[in-house]
Amino acid sequence: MTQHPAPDSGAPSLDQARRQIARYGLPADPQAVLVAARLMAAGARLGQAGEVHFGRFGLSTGRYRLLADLEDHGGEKSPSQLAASLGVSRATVTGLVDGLEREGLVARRPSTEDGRGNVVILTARGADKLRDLAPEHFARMQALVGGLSVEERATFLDLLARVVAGIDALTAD
Amino acid sequence: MTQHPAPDSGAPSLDQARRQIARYGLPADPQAVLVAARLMAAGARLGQAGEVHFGRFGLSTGRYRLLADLEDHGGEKSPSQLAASLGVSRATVTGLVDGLEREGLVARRPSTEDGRGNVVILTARGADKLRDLAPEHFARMQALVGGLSVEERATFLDLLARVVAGIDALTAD
DNA sequence: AGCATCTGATTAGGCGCCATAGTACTTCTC
DNA sequence: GAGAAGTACTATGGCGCCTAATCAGATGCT
Repeated sequence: MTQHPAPDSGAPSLDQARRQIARYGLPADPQAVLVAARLMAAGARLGQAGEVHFGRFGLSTGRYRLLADLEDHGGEKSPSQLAASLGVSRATVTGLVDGLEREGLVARRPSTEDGRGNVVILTARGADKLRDLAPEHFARMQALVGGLSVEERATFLDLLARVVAGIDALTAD
Repeated sequence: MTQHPAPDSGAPSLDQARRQIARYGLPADPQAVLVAARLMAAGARLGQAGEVHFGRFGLSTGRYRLLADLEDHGGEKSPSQLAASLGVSRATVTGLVDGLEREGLVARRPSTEDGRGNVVILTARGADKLRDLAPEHFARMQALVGGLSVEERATFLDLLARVVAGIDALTAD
């Protein structure tokens, strides 16, 4: 087995935030910085956990998202459309489709409308895969937020959306 | 006409969640699943944004975290300790230190206490780097959660912590 | 028709995160 | 002193994502 990281490794403390801010005499609010840092740490942990979760089914986060998006659109979509709805580049979609095609979960067919285009279709095996993993997948997804009540989840959803809107602040300019 | 032309790529909708659950007649709560899915999408976006943010200073998320952790411990720490407090493997720390050492932000010294061990130290250049990026870094971190009031941030912090506790549910077993 | 251009998809290469497995070496313990 | 355990590094590999360059079909303009 691998060594399991210490209990709460990676999660910064309020004191750490305070110290860092104080060190340079900055006008930042420690609480705000703490929330932001915790959020980023949580995001990282979540990303890794997601990879583990999907790895259980022989998939990855990106591959699952592509598969699910395909299923949600009648099992047929062009790479460009996939790139747009997944929010990644077309090159990334090519890579994801390559992997999924290798495992027979998806197939490429020439587009009937556009000679240079493709259509990615969900194969029977791909649909089976989604059906098989669905019970466990959704149960675990639900368990992830199981520590919150319905009202709390609604609140969380709202706050999260507003934070997501603030992501631009990290990237802007 | 339909309401969502889907400009917000990557963020799943409640309808999608409902459809996916209904498709297999599962007992999952769409709202819970939606919150979980949004959370994971947010985590992914945050991770990328963080990489962009730190890239601005010629760093990456992992490298910054290592540097900051070092600074917070008097500028000296062993790779094993770093691995533990960052929550990554020792091999990963080796890689991060390699990169930072190449840029002169950090240096390796043989441990005086343990002949087989190293100590990673923060160089003057490394300390300068941290000081230089601090104002912008903290300002942006604060801006990230700027859309929330102080009370909301406190609430968010609490809810986030409880969700983080639920991450194990994704990985467990 | 002929040529420029736009668009779809892919390739090549890069960087990021991380993990495992194996090796070398030191230290500690019996 | 011999073996166990710990430290660190190397090598390899996976995944995610990106940009830039390329090829091929579609379209538009004259």
